Amino acid sequence: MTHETHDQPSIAHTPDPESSSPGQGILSLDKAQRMAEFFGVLGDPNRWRILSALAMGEHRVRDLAAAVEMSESAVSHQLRILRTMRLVSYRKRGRNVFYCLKDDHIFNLYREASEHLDEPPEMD
Amino acid sequence: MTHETHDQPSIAHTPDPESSSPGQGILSLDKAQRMAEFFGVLGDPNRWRILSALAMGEHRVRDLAAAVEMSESAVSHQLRILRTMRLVSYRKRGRNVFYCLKDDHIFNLYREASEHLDEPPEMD
DNA sequence: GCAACACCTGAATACCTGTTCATAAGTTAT
DNA sequence: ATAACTTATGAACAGGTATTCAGGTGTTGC
Repeated sequence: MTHETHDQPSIAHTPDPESSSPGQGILSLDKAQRMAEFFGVLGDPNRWRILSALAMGEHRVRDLAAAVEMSESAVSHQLRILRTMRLVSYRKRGRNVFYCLKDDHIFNLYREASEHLDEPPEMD
Repeated sequence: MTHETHDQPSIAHTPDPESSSPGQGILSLDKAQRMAEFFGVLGDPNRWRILSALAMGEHRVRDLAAAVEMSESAVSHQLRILRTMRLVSYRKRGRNVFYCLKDDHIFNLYREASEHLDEPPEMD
């Protein structure tokens, strides 16, 4: 085992009591599943375009669709997914529905990913 | 206190010169695509289990496979994807190949997602 | 050399995902 | 009430993805 005696508060730790794994520090199937579901939602370019539009302020579904150049139906489907993951919230006003980003987590995730992607190729 | 009409280097801004969009601040198709590709890699539970194993220190492919209870072939395929996204690096030692996490971005992403997922249901 | 070992790769298959299309539900205006 | 409008939803289809299986490369040890 070549791991230092340092207590890093991260993945290697399993605070979940429900872990059914060997208990080595590997993510439980359940936690891994939830992680994957969450990041999977961010694994679609159109959802990022929708989120980036909402980052500018709240939008109606219709305007959103126009902005990202998608059908309203497709946008509505995607918004449902984003709602499920609590990435967006909405308020109804008459026959319109205004969506907006729910919290700042998405900003941090964007920034972190962006930094990673902007790193030099570091030729192999 | 989040953001107003300030120049925040975030989603709403498009520093990419190649943007073919209306220029409203929506992510360019290219940037959105790269974001999606990156997060898509994190959209698989088994890859998270591999990453969490590597968070404990470097592992051979074989041991990794045993740890996450996958076939060596499947793990090798996944490692290739993780390598492509520069999430892991490796060193060859004889007939063994030791993999480890490349940088700390994955830790921050994990933490951010975990915080988000741990937020209260906030009943609608 | 030859066999065992560790890892990688390509093709095939089963599964999941996102869009479109048609339709329904709810709201506003005439 | 009827028509126009905005959004939501379900089924179906196309495209993408992860695994398995079979085979390949390179290394260690007899």
